[in-house]
Amino acid sequence: MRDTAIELLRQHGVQVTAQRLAILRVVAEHPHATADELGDEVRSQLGAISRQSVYDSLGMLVDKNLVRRIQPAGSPARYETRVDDNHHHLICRSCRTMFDVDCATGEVPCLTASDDHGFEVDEAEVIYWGRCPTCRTSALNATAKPL
Amino acid sequence: MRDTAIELLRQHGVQVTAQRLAILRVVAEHPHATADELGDEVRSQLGAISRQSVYDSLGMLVDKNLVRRIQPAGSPARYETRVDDNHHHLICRSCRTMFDVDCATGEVPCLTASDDHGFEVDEAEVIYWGRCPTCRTSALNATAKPL
DNA sequence: ACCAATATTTGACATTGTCCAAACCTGGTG
DNA sequence: CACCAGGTTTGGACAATGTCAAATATTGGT
Repeated sequence: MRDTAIELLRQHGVQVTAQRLAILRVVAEHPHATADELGDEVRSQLGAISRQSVYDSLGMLVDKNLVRRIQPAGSPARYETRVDDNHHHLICRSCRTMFDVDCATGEVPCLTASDDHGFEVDEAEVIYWGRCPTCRTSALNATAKPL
Repeated sequence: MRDTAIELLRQHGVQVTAQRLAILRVVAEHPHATADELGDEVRSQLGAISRQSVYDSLGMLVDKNLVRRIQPAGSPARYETRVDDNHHHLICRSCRTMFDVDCATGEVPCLTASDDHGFEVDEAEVIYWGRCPTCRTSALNATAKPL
């Protein structure tokens, strides 16, 4: 796994550094984590990494299509290693928990706009918004307000 | 139009203020504008409005479902008055221009997740990402870099 | 071991949005 | 019409997320 990560970076023509390997690893270990969470996790493993390096590494990985960035409304950007499989996301409006949802049609893009205005469309991003089981029940019990 | 806006606010049980009317008006006049752009526009019409009032008014209007908030990745939130018609958006990766796209199926939500994880899903948000005609041609001519 | 290119760090800064308390309006009542 | 309670607006500070730029350090090839 370590070796393949090194290979992966070499194949994409970028230098191999401890920071990049660590970021790649923690993104795989913690799907849907934010940049700050990933930085904290790397820090607990490596000892230190600058915030800028977290952003630089993630940016490079996203550019090379080794990592996918998701930016749901009202959340900082989140990252995952599931790439090129065209899956979607299901997010709770209350607690922002995020689940992967496989694409029903399986093609990329899995939907076509009814009128593409001359665009060259490369992705149809789908986010299902709702309320997770936990928040549904706690809302009923405690009359909690939506977020 | 002015009167109906006043009616609209009254019907929703909120006070009618110059700021709210102005925000409602400029959102209708400038679909897909950001909070700051809307604030500037109101300022040029009313003379002044605080940033906080722009956010408060927009927040209230979104809560009352009189205005819809869209938060695409890499952009500040944008607002529009087309509400409850379940349309989607087509956004250019280069210039962030946004177009409305009618929903192909017409139902709300217009898609169902393949596995809803027990969620109560109320919306399927769809964003088509691509490159608009202008950016496509200028990219060819000028070897412009993507954003 | 050395060197040029690339990465990382550090600190400042930009943008978007929120919190709070004081001043101000709105709309209902006497 | 004047008054008042409660909702609104304002101004200033602050928080979170992300970016820029210059100095330093590391990588990988020779």
